[in-house]
Amino acid sequence: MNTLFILVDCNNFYVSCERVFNPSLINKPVVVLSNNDGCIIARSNEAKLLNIPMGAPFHIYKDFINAHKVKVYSSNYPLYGDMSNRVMNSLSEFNSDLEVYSIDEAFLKYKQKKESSIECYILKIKESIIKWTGIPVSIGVGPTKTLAKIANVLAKKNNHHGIFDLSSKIKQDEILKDVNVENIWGISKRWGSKLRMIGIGNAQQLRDSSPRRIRQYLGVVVERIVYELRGVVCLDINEILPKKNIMCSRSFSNLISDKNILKQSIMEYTIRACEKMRNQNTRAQSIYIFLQTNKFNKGRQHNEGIMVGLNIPCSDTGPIIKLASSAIDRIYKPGYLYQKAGIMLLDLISANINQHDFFGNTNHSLSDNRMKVVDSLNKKFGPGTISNGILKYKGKNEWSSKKYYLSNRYTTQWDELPHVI
DNA sequence: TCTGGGGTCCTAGGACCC
DNA sequence: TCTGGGGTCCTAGGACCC
Repeated sequence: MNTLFILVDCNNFYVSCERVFNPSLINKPVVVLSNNDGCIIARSNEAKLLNIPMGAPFHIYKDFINAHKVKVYSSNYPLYGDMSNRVMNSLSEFNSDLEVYSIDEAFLKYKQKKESSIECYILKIKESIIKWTGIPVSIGVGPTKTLAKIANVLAKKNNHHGIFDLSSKIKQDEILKDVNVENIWGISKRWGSKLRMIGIGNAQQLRDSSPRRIRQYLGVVVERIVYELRGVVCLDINEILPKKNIMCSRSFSNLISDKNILKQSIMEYTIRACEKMRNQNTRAQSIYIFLQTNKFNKGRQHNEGIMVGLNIPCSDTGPIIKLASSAIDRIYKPGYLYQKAGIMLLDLISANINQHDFFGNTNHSLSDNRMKVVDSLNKKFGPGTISNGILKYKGKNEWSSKKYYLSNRYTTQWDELPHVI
C-alpha cells in the first residue's frame, strides 16, 4: 500500500467567497483588502493578470484599480470563516485523515490500494466541493507534503484543470528542475538567496544536494526539505492541536492618544481572544499587552509591550480584562499617537488540568458556568449580544477598522443589534 | 491621509542540577 | 587540594507560513 499526500487549496479563496454570493463578479477582476483596508491580500486571476501584487498597499494601487474597473472588497472574516468550515467539513466526508492547514488549505493522507485510481478520487473531491460549497479548489498530489505543495502550484496552471499528480519519480525529474528554490514550501527569499550562493537554484539541485551540508549551512528545517523532495516523509499529517498562544490585535482607523480609548480597544480584543481560548477549552497562564505608534510616520515612536503572569490559569474574561487594563496603565505614555494595540494570551493549557495556586484556590466551576452562558448566548444571537459592561459604544467608533467595501455577512447574519449589560 | 493579522518551529545561550 | 562536563529547562530572537 502506497501512501500519498493530497493538498486541497481553495482558488483565490476570499475572492471566491465573494463570488459565491455575488455571481456578477465572475470573470471580472476582484481584490480583497486586509483589515483597515490596508493591503491587497487576495486577487482573482483577472486581477493577477493586471500585475497587482500580493500584499501591496491599497492606497498606492487605488487609481490603477479604479482605472481598470477592479472590484474591491474589505475583508469579511465571518463570511470567509464560515465558508472555510463548509469546505473542510465537506473534505472530511472523503477522508478522516485530514489536516486543516490554513483557512483555505487542507492536507489529506491517502492510502492507495493497488487497483484504485487516485485520479478518480481527486476528481470526485474537486467536483463535490464546488457542487456543495461553490468554492473552486486545486488539488496537488505527491509522496510528501512538500511535493504535494509543488504539485498544487502546477495544478493551478491553465492547462492542468486544477489537478496535478507528482507521485511518479519520472514526473518529479521532469518538473523539479523548473521550480525555483524560493518557490519551495518553507524556503523564503532569504534562504533562497543563501542557497543560490552555493549554487543551488532549483528544487532538483536542492533535492540532490547533501542533507548534511545543508543542515550545517541552514539548519534542520531545510535538511528536512531535502529529504521531503526525495520522497522521504519528514512532515506528517498533524492532528489538530489547541493553539499554544492566541493573539488579537488591530490597526486603528485613526491614530489614538487617549488612554481610555486605547483601553476600550484592548478590552474588545481581550473579549475576542478569550472567546477563542474557551472555544478550544484552554486557559492562559500569562498575557502580553502591547502598544505601537505608526512605524511609517516620521513622528516620535513608542512601541512597548508587557508580559503579566497569572497566579492560576484563567479563562474568565473579567479578570483578564482587569489585568490588561492595568498593563496599559504601566506602558502607556501620554503624547504619543498610537496606531495599533493588541493582546496575546500565552502558555495556554487544557482547561481539564486542575492546577493549584499557592493557596490551593482552584475552583473554576462558577466562572466556567458563567462564561458558558455568555458564550452560548453570543453564539446564538450574534457576537457582542452579551459582554462585559465596559464596552460602551454601539456600532461604529473612532478606532475600529475601516471597512468601506464590506459585503454582507451572507451566512452568519443576525437581526439583533448588540446589547450591553 | 492611507502600509494586515495570526500563527509555528528552531536555535543559541544562560541558569541550574548532579 | 582538586574547580569537569553532561543533561534539562527556559527564554529571546530569528526564520518561516498563510
